[in-house]
Amino acid sequence: MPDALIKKLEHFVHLSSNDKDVLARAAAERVRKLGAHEHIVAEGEKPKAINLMLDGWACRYKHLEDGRRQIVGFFLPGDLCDLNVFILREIDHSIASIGGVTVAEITRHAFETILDGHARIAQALWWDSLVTIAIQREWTVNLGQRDALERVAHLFCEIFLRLQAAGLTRGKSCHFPVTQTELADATGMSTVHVNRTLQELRNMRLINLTNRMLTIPDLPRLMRTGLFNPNYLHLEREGAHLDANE
Amino acid sequence: MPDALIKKLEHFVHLSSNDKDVLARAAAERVRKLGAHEHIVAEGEKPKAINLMLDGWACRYKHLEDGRRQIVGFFLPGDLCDLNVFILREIDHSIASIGGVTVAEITRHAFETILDGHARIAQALWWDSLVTIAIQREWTVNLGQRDALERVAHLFCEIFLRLQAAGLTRGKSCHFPVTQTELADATGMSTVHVNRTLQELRNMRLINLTNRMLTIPDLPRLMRTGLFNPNYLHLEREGAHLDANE
DNA sequence: CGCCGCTTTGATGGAGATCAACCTTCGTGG
DNA sequence: CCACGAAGGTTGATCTCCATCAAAGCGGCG
Repeated sequence: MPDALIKKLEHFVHLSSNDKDVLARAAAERVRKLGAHEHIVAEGEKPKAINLMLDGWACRYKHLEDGRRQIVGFFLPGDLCDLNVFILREIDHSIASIGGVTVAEITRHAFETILDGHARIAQALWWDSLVTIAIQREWTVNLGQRDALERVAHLFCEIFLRLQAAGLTRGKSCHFPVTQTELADATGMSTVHVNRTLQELRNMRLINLTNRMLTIPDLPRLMRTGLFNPNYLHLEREGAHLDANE
Repeated sequence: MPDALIKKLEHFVHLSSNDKDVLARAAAERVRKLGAHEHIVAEGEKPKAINLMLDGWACRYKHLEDGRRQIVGFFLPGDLCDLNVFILREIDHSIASIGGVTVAEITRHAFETILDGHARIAQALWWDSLVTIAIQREWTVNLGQRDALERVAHLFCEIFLRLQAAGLTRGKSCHFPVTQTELADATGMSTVHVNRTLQELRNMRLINLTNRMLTIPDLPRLMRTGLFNPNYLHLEREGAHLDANE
């Protein structure tokens, strides 16, 4: 079931079949299905369990008091929400589904058991959270320095590569269920300008986006347009020295 | 020596005197002094040691290929750089001193010994890194949603509260060694507009900034101006149930 | 003194916000 | 089966915040 997670982690280190079993069992304990635009985690809550995305997309966001909203990250299948978060008394942001989603809840206890008993998984999960942090930094750069066209291009590159790492692309295409309003909240732009920027990207033959399906005919070119450097995703098997030998 | 770190961590949990000794010894092992604008960590390097800021400020930043620079965070005394980072093969950003700094290097081994042998310290350090991540998210919000005035106001609030938590403020004032150029790189604004925004904040009697000294006459009002909500700093002793009883 | 890093000021231009419609698609119920 | 409404997408006109360009103050220090 947690194929996307396993596939992603194997960009860091090869897991043993036992490792994979352990993850599969943890992800099967308690599975929830949610509709579109439901809260997975709400600001102010006490952390309860770790959520693993099995299917569908979600986003993490924060509201300002006057209603402005910033999406600060997307959760794709295989992504985990906030490993260590039990330490905090109160969550400072919200996580909501975008379309319908399937989520596995992993209890604190189950999670700690895995970390204690399976060093290779533990390392892989720490790697994953370091990458999550690096992504957050890159979003900061994206909003601070890139103009509209670069910003949207960069976001497409990031998401495509992350989906690819999780085995969720087909050739040059992938599912892309995000509305223009949500893109606006993620890029700090107005919906109107997101719309115009998408048109520009289409006119430049950099993307094809229709019916929630994204196609990137020439990824290297899109990467150049967005000044995208994939190093922060750390997908080059940086944990290879820890590989399971089977 | 690592008073700022200890003081900060005690906003989460009260440490025992033994805990404090352990931290003090780790921070005294290898101490480096650097001048202004020197690299503490450079992009592309292999992670070597964990750096603890003892004195002075630093910043984490990323460059785009065309030279644009975004500062994605400030390091203040008591701050640690990237706990778990040994897992990665290559650092994806740079860290540079702002003025002169004193830094303690903590080896991977020394660090892991502490984590294994001192659960309370380990929890406090995880808390600290969760807060660091929350700060990164808030920077994303800041750049995505707030206008120039709000953005600078928000940054001042954040830094003042972080310094206060580390015991580095005096009444309503604190040291503030950041140039307007660096403020521009941190807020994604031009230096010219930073300058004008500072003037506006001064005219509104919200700040007083001269000779690298910042005074905030009415912090609650500055917080309102910057739509600042301190919850993401998690300073409310959220680990009190783990306090040392002495 | 004279230079360098930093700050300040004025003038101009542009990227993107805002406002206000209108259109398309699709699910729902009469 | 079509009417209707809601959600998402598109377009045009206008405005504004902030970038950019250019130059001038201003300490501080070798």
